[in-house]
Amino acid sequence: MTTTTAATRKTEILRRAAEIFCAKGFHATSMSEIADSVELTKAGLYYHVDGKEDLLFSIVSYGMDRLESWIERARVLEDAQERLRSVIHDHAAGITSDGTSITLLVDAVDALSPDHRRRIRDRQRAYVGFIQSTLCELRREGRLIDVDPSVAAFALLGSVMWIARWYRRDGRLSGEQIADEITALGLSSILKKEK
Amino acid sequence: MTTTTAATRKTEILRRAAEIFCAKGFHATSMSEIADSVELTKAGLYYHVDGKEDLLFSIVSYGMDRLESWIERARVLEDAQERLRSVIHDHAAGITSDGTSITLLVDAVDALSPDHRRRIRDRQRAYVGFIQSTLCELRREGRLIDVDPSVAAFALLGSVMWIARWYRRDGRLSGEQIADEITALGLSSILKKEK
DNA sequence: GTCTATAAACGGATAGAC
DNA sequence: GTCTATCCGTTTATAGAC
Repeated sequence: MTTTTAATRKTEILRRAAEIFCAKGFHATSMSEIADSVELTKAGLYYHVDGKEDLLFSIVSYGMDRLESWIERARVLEDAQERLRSVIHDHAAGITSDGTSITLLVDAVDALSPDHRRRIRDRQRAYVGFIQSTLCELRREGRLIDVDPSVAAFALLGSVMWIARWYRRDGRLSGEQIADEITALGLSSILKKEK
Repeated sequence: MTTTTAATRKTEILRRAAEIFCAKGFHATSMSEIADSVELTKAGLYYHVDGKEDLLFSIVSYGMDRLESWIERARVLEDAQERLRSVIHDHAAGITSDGTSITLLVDAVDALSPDHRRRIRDRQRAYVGFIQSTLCELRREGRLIDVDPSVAAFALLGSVMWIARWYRRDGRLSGEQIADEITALGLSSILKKEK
């Protein structure tokens, strides 16, 4: 029971910290603010976490876990186009349902220690690599327009990642609708026209 | 002659500050670092600038000047598709030739004072509005695929803005090549297929 | 215009009581 | 587990000499 309480306490801290880091930026956020948001003093917070950088590393590691879970879901699909559709859609929908850890994965990696930064960057490269190799497979099948697969992968990623910058939960379109539109636009951008 | 020297000095400070803000983040950069990079003491630097926030505001205002100059170049074109092509291409090429002020426009607006932030956000909204209204014009002409123009505008912007995150000056492709590819992908994503 | 020196506040982090 | 109190480095910014 004690462990359960401790586990949820830690999770709550990570969740709140992610929100504040995301809203104000990592360096602009103080440990006192995070402590306040979970109704602890600064010293009380330090009982639960090793430090500010440790807090960030936990958050972005969780963000990478999410990205990789979407790759795993896509990997089992036989058709390259469907793999791409799956991962883009899950990524887009994942940002609208909770964009904090994914956004920090982009905005705050520079604040990590060299060792932690390298470990995250390696996982990020593998993620981009999955999309690139899927595009290469589409090209071998003659379904890709005449475009550099590497640039196309970054263009797709940019349109998806950018969602975190403009999406509002109280907006006109639901997260699912936005994910569908972004996925359709992404596929439309790279595929040869059907006759 | 004195004024000329002062003007270029200020410009040099803004240029260096933009580079360091961009590389390390606004809050992670100290005024001492900026002073060092232009071979001044901290106190010497304060003779030229009013403060750190003032420095950032000057930089992002210049970034908006650049964005708006590309709108002005596009505005004179009669064909909506060509207007879109022009602004996307100029924006993409502008990031590869110097992405610092544009990147800070995205990453550091939150660090501005409320008044300065509002002024920048207003100009940003007008920029997005130009792209959205161009897409609406394409839709009226029946050339747009079935997609929400607002989402499409953000998807285009995301793929362009993201360039700053992966472009390397010593990379395989030139800035101009990347701008061409990103523009082609962007137009391909939103336009109805030709027969 | 540029310097040395310093003010004043804030940051992350820890000691030790309870 | 959580607190009060505190250490100590760093930060933005300024005063005043040259």
